[in-house]
Amino acid sequence: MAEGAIATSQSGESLLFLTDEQIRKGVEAMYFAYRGFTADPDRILHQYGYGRAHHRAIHFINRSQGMTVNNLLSVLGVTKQSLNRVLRTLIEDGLVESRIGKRDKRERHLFLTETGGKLERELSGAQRARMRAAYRVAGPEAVAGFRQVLEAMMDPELRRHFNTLKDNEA
Amino acid sequence: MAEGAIATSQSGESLLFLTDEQIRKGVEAMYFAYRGFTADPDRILHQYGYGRAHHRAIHFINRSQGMTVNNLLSVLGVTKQSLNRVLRTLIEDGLVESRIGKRDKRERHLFLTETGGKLERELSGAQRARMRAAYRVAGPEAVAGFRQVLEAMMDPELRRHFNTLKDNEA
DNA sequence: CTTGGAAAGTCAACGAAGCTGACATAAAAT
DNA sequence: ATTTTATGTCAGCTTCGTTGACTTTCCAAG
Repeated sequence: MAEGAIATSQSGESLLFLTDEQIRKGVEAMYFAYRGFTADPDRILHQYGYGRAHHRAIHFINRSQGMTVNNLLSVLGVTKQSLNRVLRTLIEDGLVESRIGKRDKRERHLFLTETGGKLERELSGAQRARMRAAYRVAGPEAVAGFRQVLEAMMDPELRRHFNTLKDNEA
Repeated sequence: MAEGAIATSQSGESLLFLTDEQIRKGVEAMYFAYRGFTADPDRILHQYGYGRAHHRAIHFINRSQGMTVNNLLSVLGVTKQSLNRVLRTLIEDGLVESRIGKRDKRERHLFLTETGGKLERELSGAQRARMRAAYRVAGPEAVAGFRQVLEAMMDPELRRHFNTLKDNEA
């Protein structure tokens, strides 16, 4: 259990960052930071009567316009019943458009409408503002480290999704 | 909105890490990493019929044995009714002990029992294992950056709580 | 000593967002 | 023609958050 207790490698190099105490602080930092991370969008969403689930759907639909329901399902890792409830309200409210596939007519391709795009920009604007502020404070090298640790922490399947999104970069 | 678009400072230094695209990837990394972060404890908790809320209570009670309910409430940022439901089951199941305060008998001081401590070690063991693995892969400098960005991302009040916990170090 | 207010607990009701299971439909694939 | 896939929907359940109302206990100030 207390694997990092000795915290010294064979080469004598200090491994203080692998101490149980250090790791525990990392865990707590992750917990508190995530609450900050979601705080701003949550406030905005609440004004519109939406929740975090709507944000996630909006985010990924915006990220990959035209993605199918199944696609979104596997990125989000929820059941179709759960996603459907969210998606239905977004479609009813005119934020998301669901177009029947041309090649495969069973598929529905999801797009943000003008209104949907507006909300997306409002949400991601707030979230990015906080992230940008944190990045600025911490500096480029810290950001690189931040990203490295986060990637290493993901489940392999989620990392796959993450990297697929990365490939979408222009 | 697209504040980082130009991504060049007055000094000509590249600020690529502040690009909207970079920030967005940070947001997504945070989202996917947090899912990994909670995955292992969630599996264990489910076996015992508990949820994430129980984990949080157990974690912070362990971290500061003897803390009051009000204290825990303000760290967790939930309502007492919500916490009470969780706490009641933990007390009923013999994982947590609630002792009436000596100085102020209105206060309840919370402690993990032997059984509670066992579950705490099982949960944090799993969570720390993942965190440790990620730390090892990323290396000490990345870890330092990781922590810097996370701290900068917290709400001031949460950062206060985080730092208070830090002060508890031996 | 009495009274006001803080700390804690309880009951009820509700909402968001997960889940499972069962079933329907259309279209693609075999 | 049959099976599989993609999607949607209904019903019901669970966790965990919320608000509001109320009680009990107890400290502390008047």
